[in-house]
Amino acid sequence: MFNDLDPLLHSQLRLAVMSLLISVESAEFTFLKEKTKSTAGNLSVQLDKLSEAGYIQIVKSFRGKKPLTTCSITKKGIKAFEDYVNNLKQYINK
Amino acid sequence: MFNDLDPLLHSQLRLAVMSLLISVESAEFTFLKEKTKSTAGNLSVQLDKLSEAGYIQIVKSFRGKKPLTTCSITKKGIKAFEDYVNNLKQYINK
DNA sequence: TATTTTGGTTTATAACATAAACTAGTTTAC
DNA sequence: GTAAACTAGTTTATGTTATAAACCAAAATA
Repeated sequence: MFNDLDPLLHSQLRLAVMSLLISVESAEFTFLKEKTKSTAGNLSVQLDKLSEAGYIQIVKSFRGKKPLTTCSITKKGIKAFEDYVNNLKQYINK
Repeated sequence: MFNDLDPLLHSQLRLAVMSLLISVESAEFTFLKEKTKSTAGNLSVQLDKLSEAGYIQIVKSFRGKKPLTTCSITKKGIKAFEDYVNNLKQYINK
């Protein structure tokens, strides 16, 4: 009846990040921060978790002299997101 | 872009309970426990939270000599659930 | 009458989300 | 050129949450 919801995705901020990443090739930290209206600290922590789960890839580089953090969703992440959405439907489609 | 998700509903067990209650007139504690496969303790706590938020009504009575806890969703609960579902769609409909 | 079961509640703990504080360097204003 | 403010984050601390474990009272069962 109710499949478990991946706890890694069942978090407002991480879900918003995945939602953004699924429709773009990659996104910068500041872009994600703006779109999700999160604090940098919170975003940093949640990106790490998604990265450690293998759901996203994080590449650190420099743009000019400033640090640049770029994120992209992985195949595993896409699969996890799709599964999450499918499972969620059991809960919200009365 | 991303509306906040009601934290009271953004919980697997509470969401499952609301999902069940929205399509029935009322449901017993044991029914909810079975359907959600939760432990009694966890369910008890989460029902209290939904009740305190005014999302459900809890009526305690006896069936024969045994205690009976019956739950039903309130208008406020229906509204909250519908809002939650609508907001959630922003996250999952890329 | 001892044990198990029912129908829960209360309490303790571990995980989580978040904000606040901090770091390291860059740009701007004086 | 140096102080102040800004950028782009990370780390740490704290409060909240979810969950399991322990508990309770009564009833049913062996």
